[in-house]
Amino acid sequence: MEPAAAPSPRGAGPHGSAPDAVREALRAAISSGELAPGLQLRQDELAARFGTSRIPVREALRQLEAEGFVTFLPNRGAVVSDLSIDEVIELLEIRIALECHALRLAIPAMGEVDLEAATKILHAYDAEPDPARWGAFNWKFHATLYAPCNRPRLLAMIQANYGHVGRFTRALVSQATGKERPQREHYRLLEFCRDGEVKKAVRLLRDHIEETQKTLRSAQRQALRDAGPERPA
Amino acid sequence: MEPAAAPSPRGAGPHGSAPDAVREALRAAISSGELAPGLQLRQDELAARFGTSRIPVREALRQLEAEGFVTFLPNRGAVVSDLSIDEVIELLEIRIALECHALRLAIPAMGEVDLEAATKILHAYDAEPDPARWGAFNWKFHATLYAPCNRPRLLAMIQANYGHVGRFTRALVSQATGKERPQREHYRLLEFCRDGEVKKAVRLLRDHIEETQKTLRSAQRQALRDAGPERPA
DNA sequence: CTAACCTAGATTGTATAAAATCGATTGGCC
DNA sequence: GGCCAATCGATTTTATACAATCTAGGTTAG
Repeated sequence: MEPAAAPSPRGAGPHGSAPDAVREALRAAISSGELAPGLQLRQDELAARFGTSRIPVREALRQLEAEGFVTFLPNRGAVVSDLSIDEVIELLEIRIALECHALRLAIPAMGEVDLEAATKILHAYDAEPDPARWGAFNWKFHATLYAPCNRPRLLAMIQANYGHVGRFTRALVSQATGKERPQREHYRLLEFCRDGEVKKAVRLLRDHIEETQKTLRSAQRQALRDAGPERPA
Repeated sequence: MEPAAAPSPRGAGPHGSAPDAVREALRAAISSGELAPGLQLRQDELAARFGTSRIPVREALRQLEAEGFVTFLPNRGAVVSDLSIDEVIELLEIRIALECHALRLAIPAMGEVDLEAATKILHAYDAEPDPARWGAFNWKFHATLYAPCNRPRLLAMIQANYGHVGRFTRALVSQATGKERPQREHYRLLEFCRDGEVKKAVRLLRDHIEETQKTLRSAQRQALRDAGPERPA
């Protein structure tokens, strides 16, 4: 991605104030995996990158710290947060609780417009060959399903959860699972929504997310198997 | 209010770095209701209060913004966040999802030590006459129940939820509901946990939280009734 | 040849100070 | 007397500069 923003002679960036712009850009870069976990974020460099002083950068980093995207080491600055596999699995467990709840509330409130929008997203998903973009379609589909529940805070929490989990699951899931099976489940899920089958839809959604957990767990075992022989004692 | 903290000649405060200390103190003051919603937090005042410059204050405020405790108005600084009653009810709905999940996981993992700790808290709760401190006991009891689930991120989310909701429900619930009924439910909940009655415990917990929602809704109706006549047209 | 120490460089954390912005008050005008 | 406009004041926002801390490389003693 183009590293340098426009010089931006005076505030009034596309997002408003300077720290907000830095925060949005960094969050996007971290969520997408462009900035690897453990990477240290040097303030001078970011300040130069965005054409501001270090103070807006520091404020943006503090916000991202509160959101869990970066970690401040004492007197060593900020690094991109790293999560253990166990933590990611826990976040997926939380996702199950939040999204099943959202879906339960959303289904009775869905209209034909919502179902049609979701269908279009699935068709676009089908037509996308680049695995790097599957994550975005997956998010858009799920977000469209939950939106009718009309719970702003809940939807915000779900979105934050995606931002945290995505960068660890994206690569793994696309190559381990492919898109055939998730898509089949997506279409079934949509059918259940159309028919008002709340219980079946929720159960399918839970299984759908648990599948990701299983993929992670087997990847973990595989990693242990690969690394084990290298460290005998 | 004691205006000045100790001069604190050089860093090394009790919490570590300067922004952390400011953040903790402000969060506690906001959660406890000491700082009312809508109050604007002037940076130089806080800087003087904590004996630092305004930069650590700004960083602390930005973290609190990300946590949802303060809101930045463009070029007007930070104010203590205000939540509508609908938002608080939504947060309580989320609380139901998170805590029922935590409880379900915690009950099978509970030992005698956990049950005894919870019992002691309830007894101390019984002996406490000051309604201002009931909230703390309530939190300690629930936290003790959920702790055995061994899910750090989930517990952190539950705690954050308490921090947000508490300041709006504390006063209302203590005077509307008293502590007799909640305590009765607490003891029953504890019994269900001891007996491993997961389903019954979860249902009771849900009802317990929904009771708070109902109290809020009736308070809302009451407020509308009181304010209505004043604004005929 | 190894290991510990010490110096140099770089990076973060904080304070001070200037620039931009917004709200309020006061003066003028209709 | 009421309303609009411009200036004043206060506050946030950002930039510059300094002090403290940590990492890395080289040097010297063992």
